Order: sequence, then structure tokens, then C-alpha cells
Amino acid sequence: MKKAAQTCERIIRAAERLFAEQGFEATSLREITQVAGVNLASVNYHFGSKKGLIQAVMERYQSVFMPALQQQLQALPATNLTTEQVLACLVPPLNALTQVRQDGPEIYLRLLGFAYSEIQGHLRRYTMNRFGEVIHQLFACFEAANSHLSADTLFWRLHFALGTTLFAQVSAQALSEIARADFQEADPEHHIIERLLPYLAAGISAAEPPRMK
Amino acid sequence: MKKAAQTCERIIRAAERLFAEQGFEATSLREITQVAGVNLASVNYHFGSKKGLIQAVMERYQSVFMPALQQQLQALPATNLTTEQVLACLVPPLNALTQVRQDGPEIYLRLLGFAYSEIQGHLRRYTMNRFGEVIHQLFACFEAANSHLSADTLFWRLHFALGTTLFAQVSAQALSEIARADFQEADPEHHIIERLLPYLAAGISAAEPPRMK
DNA sequence: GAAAGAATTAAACGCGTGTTTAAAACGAAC
DNA sequence: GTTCGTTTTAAACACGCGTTTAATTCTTTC
Repeated sequence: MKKAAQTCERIIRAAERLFAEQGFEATSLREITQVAGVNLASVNYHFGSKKGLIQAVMERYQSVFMPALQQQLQALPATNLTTEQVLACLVPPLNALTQVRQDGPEIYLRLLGFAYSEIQGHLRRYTMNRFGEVIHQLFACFEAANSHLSADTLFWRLHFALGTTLFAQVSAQALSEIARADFQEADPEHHIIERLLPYLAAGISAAEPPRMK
Repeated sequence: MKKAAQTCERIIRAAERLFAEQGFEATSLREITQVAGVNLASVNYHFGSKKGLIQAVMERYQSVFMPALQQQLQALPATNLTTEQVLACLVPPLNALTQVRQDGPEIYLRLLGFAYSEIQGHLRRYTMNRFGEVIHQLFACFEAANSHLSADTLFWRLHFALGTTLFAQVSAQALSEIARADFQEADPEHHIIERLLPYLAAGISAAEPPRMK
């Protein structure tokens, strides 16, 4: 029972890297097992199916990220919340993912992005069942920080913000190359989150436009 | 030479609908030809390959959208540009896509979204070769409207904004359902663009944050 | 050290994909 | 009405996928 755990970890580490690079559907089990240096059938033996492997990969990150987020949210002041403060709560939990893997934060955001853009319904269900409470807390904090907005407007903008983040991370690689060429910017993907936060905060909290039409 | 054109159009109309619903990779030629009521092999006969069909589908929209955008940009005032004004330039060209198809605007945005999130490198190259000039004009207008921002900050924010738009459109269907359940909102996807513009404008033009670190 | 259980292996299965083929049907021009 | 190029058709091809199988090897336990 030592060789087994070793095999599981080799599979997971190869899978999360390849999933984050190419997406879930575009990554085959043959590719994963080849990179991991294990037999093709061992994925199904240890994780049951490809879906099982995907969930195992996500679980490693969520189980670190979500509790850390909960802790951050509870440390927030009860009054005079700002959107920037709430957004800032997401950063330490993200950074905590380095304990899962050196480049854990980027990996996790990219995995999330693919989970959304590909139709991974089972992931959404699993996440909501397992961590729904934290997510609702987060929403409540945004509401407290944006009492000037109607509930439906805030709803849409939070999803816009989520979309912005995920899309940015997924296309970060390509964009970084362009940016580097155009602006001699040596910016590693690492700091995209810093570029993102002001944009998100301004977008979320923008004044409610007059209802036209 | 009449039956042929008919077949091509049946294929294209079925393809653009299915591509917009499911993405390019997730839509098989067998599904397309079945919906179109034509033979499987006719796609390869008329368009050479699946890639060829994808490009033909996009071309129909780009060839309407891009010239219309160029026209809008040239009608812009030379001084005192605002981000809202530039963003507003995108709306009429989008609406012009109804001449391609009734639900053309939504279809086009969703196709764009999938073209970005799936790795359709050939589409990116083709678009830049064919319409690079208009796109650079658009960037220049945003620069004129945001002289308070550094070039690299604006570059990132414009891509964030593009990402927000595409992601929103791709996930609009799912979000609309949730929104409808939570807020009794009878909002068809049609008006997402109106919800989007204030968010985008505020995000793009947000004050440059002090360079930390 | 032998027996029992867990883990690994190579091979094959069934399925769906994009593409190609070669024959059949069609349409226009003489 | 026949001919010739175009278009349509059904069938097969080659490939990659996730999964399963059955045999083998390794580990542990008595």
C-alpha cells in the first residue's frame, strides 16, 4: 500500500497540469498516464473514471481554498464594506494554494475557467453541494458593499466579474506573449490578478445606469 | 448550379446554430448534416474540411460586422472621446447582423466566445489578416478616450473587457435561467449587452492604481 | 515460505470522429 | 437525346477516445 499512493499522486499531478494547460476534454487519459509514467488502466482502477479523476483534482484545491476564504470573510468589518475589500479576501486563499503546488493559484483559476466553459455540470453540482455556504457568504458580502445597486444588477455584475477573471486566466498565456512583444513587459502571469482587481472593483460598483427603453 | 448553392446554405445555417449552441469541437459533422438534411460528405465536398466550414460561417458575420464598425468609428468626434462612446460604436454593427440571421448578434458573440476559448488559432490568424486594420482603429479610439491610462494597462483592460463580453454571452443562457428564478426577471439575452456596457466602461476607465510592490 | 489480497500490465473492445472513395444521380449544353 | 461536368450518395477507412478484461506481478500477512 505504498506503491498505490505513489501512483495516485503521479496521476493527479500530471493531470492537473495538463488539464490546466489544455482543458479537460482536450486532455486524454493516454496523455496523462504517459506523462505520469503509469499504465493507462490505472486511472480507471484508482479513480473509477475520467470524471472521477477530474473531481479528485478539483477537490485538492477546493478543500484548501474554500476554508481559507471562509476565514477571510469572517474577519471582514461588519460595516462600511467596500468592493475592493471583499475582492481582496480572495487573494490570500488563492495564494494559499501554493501549498498544494508551486503554481497552484494559476492552475486552480485555469481549471475553474475550463470547468465553466466546457460543460462540466457535475463539477458545478459537486462544488455547490460541498461549498455552497461559503459561496453564499461571499455573495452576501458583495451585497453589503454595494447597497446602491439593485439585487439583479449586482447578480449580473458578479457573474461578469467571475467571467472576466476566468477568461483572463485562460487566455493569460497568449496575452502575456502579446503584451511582452508590444510593451517589453516582463510581466509573468502571476501579477495579472493585480491588474484585474481595480478593473473588477470599478465594474462591479459602477453607478446603476438609468433604465432606458 | 442551383441545388449546390441551396445545399451550402442549408449546411451553413445548421452549422452556425449548432456551433453557437455547443461550440465548434462539440458539434460533429454528422449532427450538422443531419439537421441540415444533407449528406455527410457534402461538407467536405463544398468546404474542404470542418475548418473550412468554420471559417465560412465566421466570414458571413465578419464581413458585415467589420465594415459597419469601421463606419461607426469614422463618425466619431475627433476630440473629447469617452469610453462609453467608443463602446457604443459596437452596438449598431452588432445589430446589423440581423440581416445575416434573425438572432445574428447573439450567434456571432457566442461564436466569437467559442473561437477564443477553444484553441482556434486559424480563426485568430484569419481575422487579423482580413480585418486587422479595423481592429487597430478601434484600439486607437480607446486610447484616445483613456489618455490617463498607460498603454499596457489599457491593453490588459481591453482584453479583460473582451473576455467579459464573450464569457457573458456564452454563459448567458445558464445565467438567464438562474436570474429568472431568483428575480422573476423576464430578461431575454437580448438585453445583456445593455447590462454589460456600464460595467465595461467603468472597468476600462478605472483610475490607474498606484504600482504596489 | 506459502497463501491471499492489492496493484500493475498489455491487449482488446466498442464507439464516435473527420475524411475519402467510387459509384450513382442530376443538370446544362450541344 | 446524348454527353460531360457537377453534385449527391452510401459505404468504408483510419484514428483516437474512455473503458474493460484477464493475466501477471508485487505486498502483505499469517
